[in-house]
Amino acid sequence: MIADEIGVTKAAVYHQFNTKDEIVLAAAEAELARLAAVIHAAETESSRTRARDALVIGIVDLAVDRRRTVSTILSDPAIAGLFAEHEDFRDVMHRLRRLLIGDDAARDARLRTVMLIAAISGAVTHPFVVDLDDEMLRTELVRLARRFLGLRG
Amino acid sequence: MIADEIGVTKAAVYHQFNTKDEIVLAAAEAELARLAAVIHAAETESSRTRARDALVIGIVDLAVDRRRTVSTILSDPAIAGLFAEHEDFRDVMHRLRRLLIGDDAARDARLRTVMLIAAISGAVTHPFVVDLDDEMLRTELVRLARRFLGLRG
Amino acid sequence: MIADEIGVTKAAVYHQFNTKDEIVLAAAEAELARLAAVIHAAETESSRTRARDALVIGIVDLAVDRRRTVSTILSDPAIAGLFAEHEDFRDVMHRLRRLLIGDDAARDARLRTVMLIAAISGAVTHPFVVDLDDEMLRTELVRLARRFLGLRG
Amino acid sequence: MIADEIGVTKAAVYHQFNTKDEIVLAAAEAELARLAAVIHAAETESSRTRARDALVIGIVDLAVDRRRTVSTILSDPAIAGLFAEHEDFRDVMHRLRRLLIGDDAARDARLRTVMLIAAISGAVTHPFVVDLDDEMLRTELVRLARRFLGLRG
DNA sequence: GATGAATGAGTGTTCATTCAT
DNA sequence: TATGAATGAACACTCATTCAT
Repeated sequence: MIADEIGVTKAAVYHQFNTKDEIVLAAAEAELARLAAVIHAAETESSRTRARDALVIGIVDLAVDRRRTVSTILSDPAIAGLFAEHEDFRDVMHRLRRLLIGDDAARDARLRTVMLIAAISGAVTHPFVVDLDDEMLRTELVRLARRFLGLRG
Repeated sequence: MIADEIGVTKAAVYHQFNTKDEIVLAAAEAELARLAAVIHAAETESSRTRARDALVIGIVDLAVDRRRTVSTILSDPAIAGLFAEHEDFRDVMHRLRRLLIGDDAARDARLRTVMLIAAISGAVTHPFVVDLDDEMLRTELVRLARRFLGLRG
Repeated sequence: MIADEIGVTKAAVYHQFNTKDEIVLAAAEAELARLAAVIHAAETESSRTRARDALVIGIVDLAVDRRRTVSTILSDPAIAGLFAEHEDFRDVMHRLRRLLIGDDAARDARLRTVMLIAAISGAVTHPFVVDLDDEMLRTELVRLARRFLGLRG
Repeated sequence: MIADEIGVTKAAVYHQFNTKDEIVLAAAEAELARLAAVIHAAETESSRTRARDALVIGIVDLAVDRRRTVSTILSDPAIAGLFAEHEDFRDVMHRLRRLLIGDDAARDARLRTVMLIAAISGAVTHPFVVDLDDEMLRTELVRLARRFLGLRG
């Protein structure tokens, strides 16, 4: 499918990538880089509050803009497996968590981060919402993410 | 895979089900029935508040107890397609939404329901939380779901 | 397919017949009996000419009336194989040949008989003629069969 | 079966053809091309009589030479279905009919063409004639086809 | 006389991968 | 850089047959 879509032969694709997993990882890493950029921008904000705000908005923008790709990546258990042992990914997730929950490593911290990601990714792809336009999705998601994290809207 | 797992031949499986879709639907319908039971219990509560409470607790219990199955069903786009045209499923979703958001059909109603489902299902399966024990997951999820819906904890 | 069509289980069919070939033979033998009846009627005619006439008309009637069944039987090479070692079938074919070509066992005798059968069976089933009504088919086939055999029309 | 016969894997065959129908069509089209060549040769004859003669001889030669293939193609209803919507095939059949029956489009024209094809194809494959040698088959078939079409032998 | 459950051997098809050129 | 040809392993599904009940 991939080779056909590009219009080359399978063998040509295998000349550039050694396995299918490498292709998938390359695609996933591109999205990961986008997320890393969002996190970096948030990290350079002056205050904690501003950082969280930038993060929430950035993540929601990313999720909505790259709707299809993001949901494909997040919903595929195989990719989750590939990422689990992935250095960069773990680093990004660590920084994400630090920004969201700070130093008070409450026992529900990881859970809340995971839920937020899951909620956003689910919310941009569920069949129920495919007819919602991007702008509305964006607004609602930011509002809900804030409430979810206990931030002021 | 299915036949091998059970330890019978493929043909034996095809004696019981006519298509693979039928197998998938049968498994999914069993979980749907569990959800329907939770909803029914909530619907017979005396007050609105109690109903929501029962619903949130029931759904979280269901998601945690049947972790793997539920997440498989919810993350597979093919199953979403099968369910989309499924009478019982639509009925269950309708009742679920009614309980959660009541009659004030605010424009973000569908979105919030979807997000809650997505958040819970994501939260019980993400690789990040596989090492959390069931009891902790249960407690945190109920707390978070309540906050998410604007309920008192 | 056979069991489904009748509305019983496969095992029930296997209670009546030992193999699928037996079912096929039973069906084919029923048609063979019809042909034998036609031949018998022709054999009891008073003259050679009348006999041939009755035979041609009888065979054409049979082919047209039982169009689908006859063509299924004649076009399936597996059935030809089954029949090849079949006593009754060989007997019927022998009598058929005697009536058609008499005692002057010219070297093209068998061939001509075979061609006639092939021509008639082909003519009642070919996609080209499926829109021709039975009556027209009957008339034309008798005319052509007569010419084919060098009989007066 | 096809792959086994050739001695390669199924996947190797699917590398050359996309569907089984394509394989069947490729084989059938090769024979169709042979028939088209025979028809073309007949069409370029100087007189009507010579054309018919060339056609009858050519078709009989083709049928006898390619006995097994031709009969497989003609006896398989699935192939008939594939061919029914096939441009080249319809063209060939149209030209064949024109040569055989000319402009006096008598109402039995189609039927007679069909019968001739059916008769020849039946005659070269029927179990009754498998022991006849090619040369005898050829001679008899030409004689019979001529009589069938009302031509001088 | 019938059923339900099962099996072995196939069929048409796809997919990730390899390799010689 | 790319291609064509091939493969092993899977998958969804069918069919003729068997057997205990």
